[in-house]
Amino acid sequence: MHGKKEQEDYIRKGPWKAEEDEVLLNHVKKYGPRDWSSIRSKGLLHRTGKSCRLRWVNKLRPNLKNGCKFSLEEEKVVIELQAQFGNRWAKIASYLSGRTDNDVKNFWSSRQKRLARILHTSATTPKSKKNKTKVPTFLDVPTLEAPKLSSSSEGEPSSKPQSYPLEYIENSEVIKMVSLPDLMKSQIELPTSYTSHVEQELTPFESYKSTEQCQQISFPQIPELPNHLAFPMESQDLLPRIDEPCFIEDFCPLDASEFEIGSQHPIGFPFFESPASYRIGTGDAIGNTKSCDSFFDDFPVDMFDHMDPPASPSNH
DNA sequence: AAGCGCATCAACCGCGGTATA
DNA sequence: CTATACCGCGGTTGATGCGCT
Repeated sequence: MHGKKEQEDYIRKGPWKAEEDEVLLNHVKKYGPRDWSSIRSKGLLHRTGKSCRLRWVNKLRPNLKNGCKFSLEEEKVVIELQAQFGNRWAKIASYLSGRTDNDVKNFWSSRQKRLARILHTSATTPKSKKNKTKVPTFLDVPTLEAPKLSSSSEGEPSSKPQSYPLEYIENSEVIKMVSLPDLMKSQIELPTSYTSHVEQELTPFESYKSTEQCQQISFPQIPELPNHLAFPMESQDLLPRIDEPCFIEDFCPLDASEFEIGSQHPIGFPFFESPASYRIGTGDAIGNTKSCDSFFDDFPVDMFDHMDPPASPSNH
């Protein structure tokens, strides 16, 4: 009796097993992604409702780009939206197909750490002989401390605005940094879907592109933000001349070989990653390279029954 | 080969908002 | 109206993998 009660009260934590995933998937299949706490009360799993929901949202939900690195486009979107919304990761994630708030949060956190480390390195070791990645020495950066991860309310960027141009020295040469909006206007041709419509309100990304999902990422219409809003210090820090090789090495988590100067995009960035570069990693499958198409094949067809039909801009 | 540091990811915790009894 | 349960979000942490020395 007592033992049974204890067993019922037992709450499992830590990594999820495949069997648990299966139970959770069955629940969602039957009842939809809700009633999380009933999973435990029914004795299906010794997990809290919270834990179940998190597992579903972050790993089991269909259309997730698990294991896919953030593309440069996605990175750009995150930077812009973070500047606008602050650390409202769920909101930011809603603008990115297949990304969860956790993904965005982790991505941003890594980015901030990387930045902090670079800034710290540049502050403490002015001239490193054996630097694999060239680190710019900032002259005009007001603060070298790591940007803080702070919450901020809507419309309030988490850091103060920074005036441009910034300057730093590289190879005894003073290099000016311009704001990304200016840079984008002057140098980068964005995909049509990114720039063709400007709306007052941002609309969350809701277009599930099924088979094309991992090959082509469509972006919400992002209005041009005023300079003082668009790129606060923590974002602006990441904006040295993006056509510099060191920028690519330092800030772009992409294989440098993918950059082909002179391709359809003036700066040569790969706006769309090749499908082969997507690594789907869930549980035992971590490390396997699969196309996203085959990823969807793993889901039972009726799994999508409980989901709202996607709003596709192409289907009117 | 071992040790170390760093990056990434998955999951937990705490808090606040909302729904319901 | 209030108490409680549930849900969702953001912050944090621990595990793991990888590259470098």
